[in-house]
Parts: sequence; structure tokens; C-alpha cells
Amino acid sequence: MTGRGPEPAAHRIGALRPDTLRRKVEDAVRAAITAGVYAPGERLIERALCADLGVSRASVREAMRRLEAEKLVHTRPHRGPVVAAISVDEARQLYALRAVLEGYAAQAFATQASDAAVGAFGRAAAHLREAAGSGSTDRVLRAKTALYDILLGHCGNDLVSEILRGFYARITLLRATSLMHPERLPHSLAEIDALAEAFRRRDAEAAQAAASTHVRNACAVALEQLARRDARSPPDAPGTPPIRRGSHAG
Amino acid sequence: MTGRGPEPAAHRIGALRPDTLRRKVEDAVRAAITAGVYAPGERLIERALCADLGVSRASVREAMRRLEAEKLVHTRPHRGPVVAAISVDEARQLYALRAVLEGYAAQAFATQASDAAVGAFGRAAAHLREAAGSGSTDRVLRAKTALYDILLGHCGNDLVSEILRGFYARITLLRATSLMHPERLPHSLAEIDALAEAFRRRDAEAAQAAASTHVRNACAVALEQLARRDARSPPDAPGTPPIRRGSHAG
DNA sequence: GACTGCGGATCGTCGGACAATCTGTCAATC
DNA sequence: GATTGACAGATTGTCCGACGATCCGCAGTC
Repeated sequence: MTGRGPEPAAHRIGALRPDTLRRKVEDAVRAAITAGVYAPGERLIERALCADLGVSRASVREAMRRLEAEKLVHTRPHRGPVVAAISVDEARQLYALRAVLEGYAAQAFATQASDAAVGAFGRAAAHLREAAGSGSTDRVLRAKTALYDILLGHCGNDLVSEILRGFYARITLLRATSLMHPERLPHSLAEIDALAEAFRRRDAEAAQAAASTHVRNACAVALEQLARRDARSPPDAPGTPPIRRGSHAG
Repeated sequence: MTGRGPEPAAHRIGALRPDTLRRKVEDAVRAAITAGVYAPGERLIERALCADLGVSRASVREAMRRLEAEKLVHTRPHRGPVVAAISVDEARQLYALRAVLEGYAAQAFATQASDAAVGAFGRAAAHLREAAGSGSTDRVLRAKTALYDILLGHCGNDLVSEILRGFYARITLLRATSLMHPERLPHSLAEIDALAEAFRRRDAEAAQAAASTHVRNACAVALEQLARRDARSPPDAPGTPPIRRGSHAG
């Protein structure tokens, strides 16, 4: 007990400092993919990435193995990595599981989270509603991310957090977020408020139901968007549509 | 069709043909870890693996990235990969999620699986009971694997199958299977029979409940075993106990 | 128009190399 | 005797260059 020093080091957050180069590469490529810099189906040529990032092939390839385990890229032997493209069926499975896991996370949050966390969730929900009113897609997305960070950070199960974060990355890949949908937005906000309310009441069952329902509704919208998209661009080769750089569905 | 091919088409199982060397390395090391050849906490020296497997460091390192994504090995910068060691708390989280996911898989199986699959599950369950009677741990484990293969192969959600398979690998790491427990075994078998019966009745709710309960019961036994183990060997450095090669708790 | 063959583009794998970093040992110090 | 600090060994992180294997698209042929 050195008086002031409960925290002499930065070990509070868990400190995932990307010490190694390969991790920086991994983070950079993941960010680029989720940001849409690389379109689904697009090839990722190793040497090009090396040049872009100023690293060797070894580092790039090791980073690719990680991303391929996350299913953000798909690699077929001797063809190299391509940005993953999710089929409608995969999306359905993804959302179905997400509903289950998010339901579990919500239930756990309701029973285990601190009062402070519950309060923070409520404020984040209000913040989201406010951002939605502003019309800024960017603000909305950031507010939603903050909301989920609170939920996942206090559900008491790091494993489910990690899996769900992986899901979000893959769903971002779809570019079919229900939040874009102006018609769906008010319902979405209402569902989240219901969730916050369930947390306040510490009603685990209601929280689980609200979270699951929210995901299932989002799923319906997303799948509809996806189906419409696939109706335009033929999904003949599921997972490897030849897409030219720099443009996407207009 | 060259006439002589016993495997003209290995597309039945999903065909994970380890075409590339790195995948063979990955499979070999994963098998070795789950088989207990490498003990949890044990370091995996790259060059040693290279020598053992007759491959280059690049291949080994790429395989390590995959295994590290699966959480079968843990890597800290400049210290290299070590076989993952699961803490009691991680085990708790793992089992909690497994209960949720296996419950979902069972529910999905009950509603979607073919009658043939349901029949196969029943037979596999009977087979398991028979193996249990024989007393051969090996036969029991194989029968249980077969049972799960049927469940996961016909639940209609590849994603949940994959995640659960990853869980099983990590749980195997614990060497704390409830099936070993002679006292628990009859209950375990009864629970599985109840699950098979729920499938036969196509009762999704009962199936989900049975599967979840089964996992939760197994969890209790496993955690108890774990706690007892940890009481012996001090878990001072969670994840990096200095363990010598070739031996484990006797 | 379908088939064949060729060449370029990439990947898969290897070996070697070097600095950076960690670990354990051992001596010097208080 | 316990602590500190320096040293050496071991191992990783990263790079480079190389080579054959494989895939893809294109030209030429029947």
C-alpha cells in the first residue's frame, strides 16, 4: 500500500497494445475492411498490402491468418485472400445466433451489471435517440457502438463480448444496417428504450426478450435489403464476385 | 471418375482438405494439444516444431496465428506461443455460453432436423450408453463425439456448429470432463436420453431445456474438479504455470 | 464456338539473416 | 543473506530473396 499507487501501471483496461507489427497490420486491414475501403469479394494481393503498409510479406500473411479465422477474409489455396462476402443464408445464421447471444448478454447484464452501468446504458440510449434525431449517420453509428460497449463490457462474460464483436464486424461487412432504414429507426429506438427500462427494473427475462426481439427485427430488415441487393447483382459465385476496385453498388 | 477412387468426392463432410502445409501443421498441433501431448502452459518453441514437423518457421508461425485465434494457444510478444491454460473463471464463462448455444442448437435440431437425423441421434445415444457400460473411456469419448456430430451437423446453423466445436476443443484442454465422473455418468446418460426423447417428440422447448441443463450440470462437475486441481497447484501466474515436458498430474 | 497451350501473376514454402527482447545466472553491493 | 545489476544464451519478430506450384486470361487452332 504505497499510499497513492493502486495503479502503477496501465493494466486496468487489459491493455491490448498492438506491440507487434503483424497486429498493427491486422488492425489496419480489419479497419479498412469494415470501413468499406476494400469491398466484399475484392482480392487482397499480399505484395500490394506490403507496399501499402510498408511491411514484409510474412507480417501480412500472419495477419491474414487471424482475419481469416475471424471470417473477415476468405482464403482459397493458391488464390490468396479475398474480403469475405456473406451470403443471405450465412447472414440468416449470423443474425439468429446474434439474437441468442445478445439475449444472453442482456439477461446477464440485467442480473450482474452495477447500477452505474445500468445508468450509463440508459444515458447511452438517450444519446443514441438524440443522435438519430440529428440525422447524422456517423453520429448514430458511434452512439450505437458506445451503447454496445456498455452492454458487452458489463455483461460479465468476456467470451460472449468477443464473439459478438466479431459478429458486428461481419455484419458491418454487409452494409445493410437496419439503422439506415428511416422507417425502422423509430421502432429500433423504442426497442432499445424498452431494453434500458428492463435493465432499470432488473428484469432479466424482459431484457433477454427485448434484446432478442430487437435483433430479430433488425434481421428481417437486413435480410430484405440483402435479398434486394442480390436480386440486382447475380450471386452466381457465392463468395467470389469479381468486383473492381473503388466502387460499390450505386 | 477414375474408377479406382475410394474417395471420388469428399464433399460430404464439408471437405476441409488440408491442401496447404500450414493447415497440416495447424491440424497436427491442434490434435497434439487436445490429445494432451502438450500440456497447458507449456511453451511451444517454433524451431522445435519446425524440426518435429519438418517445415519452415513461416508455416509454423502462420499455423500459430490460427490456433491463437481459436484460443488454443496464447502468445505474448517476444515470449512465443504457449498452450492455453483456462482459468476457473474462463471455464465458467465458457460453460455458460456453451449451455446457451447448445440449447439453441438443440432447439433448432428439434424443429429442423430430418427424421433420419433424429433417428440417428437416438441410435447414437443408445450407442453412448452401451459404450459407457463397457467402461472404455476411449469408446465413450468417441461415442460422445459421434453424438455431437449428429446434433451439430443437422441443427441448420453452421456458425453455431463451428463455435461449439471450438468450445469442445478448449474444454478438452481442461481434462475435466464430467463423463469421467462415475457418479455423474448415469445422470449424464439420462439427460441425453431425455434430449433424444424430446427430439422424437419434436418438442423444441424441451430439447432446449434438456441440452442447457445437461451442460450446466456438466459445468458444475467440471468446475469442482478444476477448483480441486487449482487448490493443489497454485494458480499464481494464471496462464503460465511452468510445466515440464512429458508429464501431467498423476 | 469449344478446346488447347502459353505466359504472366500470385501464392506457398523455404532458408538465412539480424536486431530486439526475454530469462536465468552469477557476481558485486549493501 | 538479500538485493541489484550486468552478462550471456535462447527465442522471437521481422525482413529479404528465391523457387516451384498453381491459377487465370488470352491467343491460336480445329
